[in-house]
Amino acid sequence: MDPTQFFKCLADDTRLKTLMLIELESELCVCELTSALSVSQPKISRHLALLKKAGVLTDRKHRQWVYYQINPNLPSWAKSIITTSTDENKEFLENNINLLQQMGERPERVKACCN
Amino acid sequence: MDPTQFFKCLADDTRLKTLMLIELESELCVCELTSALSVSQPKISRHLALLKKAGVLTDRKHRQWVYYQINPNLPSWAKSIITTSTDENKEFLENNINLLQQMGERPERVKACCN
DNA sequence: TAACAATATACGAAAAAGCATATATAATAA
DNA sequence: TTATTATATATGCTTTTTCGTATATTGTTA
Repeated sequence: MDPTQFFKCLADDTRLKTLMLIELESELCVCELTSALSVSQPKISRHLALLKKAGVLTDRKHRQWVYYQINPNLPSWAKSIITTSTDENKEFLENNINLLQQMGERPERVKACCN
Repeated sequence: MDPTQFFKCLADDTRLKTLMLIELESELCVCELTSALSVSQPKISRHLALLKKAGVLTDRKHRQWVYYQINPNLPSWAKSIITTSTDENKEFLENNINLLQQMGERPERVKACCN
């Protein structure tokens, strides 16, 4: 993981908040991110594709949803940067967490056992 | 310090290496960075001005040189991100550290007592 | 099968970032 | 004072990034 490329992934409001929300929630699907961030579906999809291509996120499909999570193989320094900035900037996400909680009809979480 | 703005500061090769080198050396002047990074003087100056404006670096002038250092008032999460990424990516800087050490006529370090 | 819902991708336009070159400023040396 | 060295800034150009809109794809439901 090239450090400059990694930081480019974090250097956009949509992408940074996406990563922080996923860090907090373990995983989120595209429609949940669309609600939490108040952005269009193609916009979030494009950013998710970029983060996946860079190796920062991985995805899994279940029924009609695609769930994204932090790549478990991310180098530990990169992982710890995401953790630190999330933990120490809660107010940065306050509004987005509210939007996520207010969202109706969130897809049921189906755990790994049922994939 | 806005998290997105902070990461934008790190999302460029010249700026990231500048910050890492300063982190390692405590402070560096413009001409040292020009040598270590093999970039033009206006280029490094522009990036330094940006980092200073964002509050990531501070400078002090002594004789004809301007020395830049990490802003001591940087929030601790931001400071720790610079530290972590520097410590865990030494190979990223290898070539630049060599260039710095090979540089002739580096200005004598004059400590705070003599400012 | 047809209609629908969730997600992904393509395309062109707009905005932002980065750069080289020329020039300005400020301190020092002659 | 003039010349020199270190650094900063302005300008115009090029490249990169971001985005809205339209459309494609895939799984689900009727």
